Amino acid sequence: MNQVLPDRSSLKNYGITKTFKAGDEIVSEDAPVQSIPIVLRGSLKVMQSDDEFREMVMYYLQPGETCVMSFLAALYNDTSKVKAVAEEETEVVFIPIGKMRELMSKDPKWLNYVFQIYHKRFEELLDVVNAIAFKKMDERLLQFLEKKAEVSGSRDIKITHEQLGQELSTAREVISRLLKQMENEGLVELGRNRITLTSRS
Amino acid sequence: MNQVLPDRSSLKNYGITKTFKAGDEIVSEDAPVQSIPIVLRGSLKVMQSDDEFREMVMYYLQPGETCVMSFLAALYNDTSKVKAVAEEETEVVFIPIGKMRELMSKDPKWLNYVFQIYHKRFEELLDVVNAIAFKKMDERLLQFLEKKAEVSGSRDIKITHEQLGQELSTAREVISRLLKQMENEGLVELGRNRITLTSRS
DNA sequence: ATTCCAATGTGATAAATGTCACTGAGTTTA
DNA sequence: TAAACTCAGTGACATTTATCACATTGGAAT
Repeated sequence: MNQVLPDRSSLKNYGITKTFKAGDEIVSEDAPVQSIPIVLRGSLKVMQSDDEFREMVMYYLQPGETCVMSFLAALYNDTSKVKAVAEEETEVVFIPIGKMRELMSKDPKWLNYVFQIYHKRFEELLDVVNAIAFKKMDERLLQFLEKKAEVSGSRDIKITHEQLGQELSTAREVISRLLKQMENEGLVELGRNRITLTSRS
Repeated sequence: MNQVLPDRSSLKNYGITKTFKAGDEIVSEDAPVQSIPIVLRGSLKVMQSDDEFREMVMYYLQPGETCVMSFLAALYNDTSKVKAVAEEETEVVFIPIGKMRELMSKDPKWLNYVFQIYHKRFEELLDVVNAIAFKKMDERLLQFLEKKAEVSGSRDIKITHEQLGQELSTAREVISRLLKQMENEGLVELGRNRITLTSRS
C-alpha cells in the first residue's frame, strides 16, 4: 500500500519538510488548511475531540500516508475537523494544495494514490464506528492496543492508563480495571508506563 | 451541492436505472460492487450492521449523490462494507465503474464531483463518531430526528420506536422513554407510527 | 536513603442504558 | 363486532461505564 505513493524520493521538493517530536500537534482542529501533510517517517494519530476535554482516536498515519481530512479541507477551503498529533518523532512534508492539484492532474498515479488513501481511511473510520457502536470497552481496548502495537512495530507499548483513557474517550479507572482483568487472563503484562501484549492476545 | 453533478440530465445514458420501494436494499454488505449507484429521486440511508442484528445509520444519500463506499469498493474490486436501504420510493442509476473512470478522466467536473461527495460524507461520518462517542442518547435521538426531517422534507416523521431503536442501535424501550420525556418538554408530539417535531425543537 | 510525585489499584456509589415482563391502545382482519 | 396483531407505555432490575475518594507503588530528584 505504501509503495503506491508515486515518486516518494522527490517528495521533499514539492513542499516544506518539518520534524516533530512525540506529542506535537501537526494539524489543529478548526484551523484552515492550505497544505497537505504527508508522513515521511514516524507516525501520527488523527483524532476528533469534544469540548476540548474528551477525545477519540480515529486512525493512524504511517510513512507515505496523507491526511484525507486535510486534503478535502484544503480543496474546499474548509477548516480541519480533526487534529493530528505525532506519536513518535515524525517527519512530515507539507505540500501546498495547488501543487497537489497539479500533480494529480498531470500524473494519474497521484490521483490513484489519493483514492487509495481514501479507501483505507474510510474503512478505518467504519471500524471505529463499529467499535464504539457495538463493542464493549474491553474489546475496544484490546483492539486498540493491537493497533498501537502494529503502528509502532512493537508489542511493548509505552503509555499510561490515563493516556489510553483519553484516546478511547473513557476514564482512567476503567482502563486500569480492564487491564488488570486482561493481565489475569494472561493477555498482557503490565508495568509502569508500559503494557506488553503477550503472544496469546 | 447537488448542482455539482455534471450533466445530470444525461446520467441515465451511462448506466441502468432502477426504481426501489421504501425498505428495499440497494447495496448489501459484503457484496462485490461493480457499478456505482447515484440517486436520481428519493433518498437512501447507508448503514453498517453488527452481527445482522444491530445496525447503525451513517448518513443519507439524496438526489445527485453517490455512495462513496461503493465507489471505492468498486475501484479496488472490494466488497461493500455497508448496506444501503431506500427510505422512500427511490430511483437510482447504476454506472459501471469503467464508465465512471472514463468520465472522471475526460471531464474534471466529474472528478470534482466525486471529491465533493467525499468531503460531505467524511464530515457526516465524523459527526456520527462524534455523536456516538460523546453524546447521550437523548441528544442523539433529537439530532437524528432533525436529520430525518431534513432528508424527508417534513417535520412529521413516519416511523416506529422499534425502527428508531434499530437505526440508532439501541432498545425500543429507551426510545419510547426518551420520546415521552421529549414530549413532556414540548419538543415533539407523538402518535402511532408518527413523531412530529414541534417548532421549539 | 529519604522525599516527592506521577501512575496505578481498588472500593463505593451514581448514571446511563439494556433487558424482561407485562399492560393497554389503536388497527387490521376475519 | 370480535379477535388478532402491532405499537407504545412503564415498572423492576441488570449491566456497563463514570465518578469520587483514597491507598499504594515505582522511580526520579535531592
